[in-house]
Amino acid sequence: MNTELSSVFQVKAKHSQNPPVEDTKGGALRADARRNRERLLVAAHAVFSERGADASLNDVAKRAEVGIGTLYRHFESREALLAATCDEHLLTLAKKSRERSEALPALEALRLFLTELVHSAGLYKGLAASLGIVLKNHTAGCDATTAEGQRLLEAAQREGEVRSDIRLDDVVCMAMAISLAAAEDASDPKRVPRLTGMFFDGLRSRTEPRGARQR
Amino acid sequence: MNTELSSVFQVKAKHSQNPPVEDTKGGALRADARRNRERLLVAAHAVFSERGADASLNDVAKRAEVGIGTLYRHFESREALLAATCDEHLLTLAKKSRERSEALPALEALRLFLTELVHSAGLYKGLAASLGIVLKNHTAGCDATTAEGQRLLEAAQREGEVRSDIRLDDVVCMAMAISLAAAEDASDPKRVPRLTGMFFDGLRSRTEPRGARQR
DNA sequence: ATTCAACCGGAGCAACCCTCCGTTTAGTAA
DNA sequence: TTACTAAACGGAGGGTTGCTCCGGTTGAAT
Repeated sequence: MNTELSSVFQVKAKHSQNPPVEDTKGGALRADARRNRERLLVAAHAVFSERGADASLNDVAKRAEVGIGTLYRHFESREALLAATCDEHLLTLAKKSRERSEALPALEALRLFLTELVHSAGLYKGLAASLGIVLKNHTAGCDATTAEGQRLLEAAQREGEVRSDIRLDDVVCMAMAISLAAAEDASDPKRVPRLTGMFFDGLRSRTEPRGARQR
Repeated sequence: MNTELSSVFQVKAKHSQNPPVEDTKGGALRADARRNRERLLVAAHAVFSERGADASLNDVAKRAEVGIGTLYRHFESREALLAATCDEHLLTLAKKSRERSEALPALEALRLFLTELVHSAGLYKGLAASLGIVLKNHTAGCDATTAEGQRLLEAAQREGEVRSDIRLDDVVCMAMAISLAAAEDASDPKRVPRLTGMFFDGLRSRTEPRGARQR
């Protein structure tokens, strides 16, 4: 029936059986389980790449040569699968950001972070729409990028470069919007940088930053 | 199969039969057709209100006590139905905006327009995700709000208050993002005004507006 | 070798979308 | 009134997808 929920954002509360599977955590998986999990990730990446983030999960299972039940046992929702599939990507995103941020002004580091987040949202067609939920899965990559984003945001705020009332969610929301817009109309290649710049300016404090020097 | 398309934004290219039905245009409809169309609109509003914008269209037809075929004959897609359902709302939105804009600075008028657009995107749960497509349906209301938005945007740009490279689509995209974010996490009631303010600041020129007086 | 918890697989049910086409009806002309 | 036809109706049905359930299989520990 499903009389409520429907927004792109909502997390569906389903699944009740199935022993936890440990998944993300240590190597407590049986050999066959681990093998299947890996096949699923590879297949998911392939299918999502060519059909978009809302491709049929049956297709993913088929491509992995695994039963659909196995898929759902390992990943309790499409978003969880997406998160796992993007995990590596997000992990390196966070790492790279952390590295370069040492030699960069806080504001610039944050801008680059946003830019890459936008880019990541376009990894699979249609991924942008669920980026918010995906990032909330506590995967290594998701947690890392979330933490990194939070760190950069706070740094920029501490320096007075960014409004103090902004939350990380707001930044993610911006990334989603930009990526969504880009997907809507790919005919204008300058749209992404334009929107990125525009939204980013919205973040900035309207008062002088701590270090003076404002346009 | 459907090997491509999937983004929330994409318009599905379907339907080929069915005489045009005139729908939007003058009273060329047969009496029973007009009656059914009206019932469908009422039913759609009810169903969308309680189940969200992605409720089952079968339910809509059922509630209207009409065959599903009749629904599709009158509205060739979910978005078309949504557009028709919101038509009145959008029409008065445009009209009110036009009226009050005469006594307001261009920038302020645009800000109010954006605020109301955000609000409209929340009319039905999940509507925000398709607001972009919906507005592209050439309904009286959609055309009116689009025109009004364009008018306000250009006015603000002419006065040098808003970046000249912004397009109306960008503004709509902002509205979607904000409304989406609001739906994601309703626990923070100040989020909408915060995001609106933030995004709106992004629109603004960084150079002095024509009439001097900045900030 | 035995045992059993963990794991697998896919049949199957429930929804949904959208089309197709036989039937009904509104409106009109005779 | 009647007869006629284009317009409109309705819903069965084919095609997808999501997700669950449970009988069977297997890894690995003893």
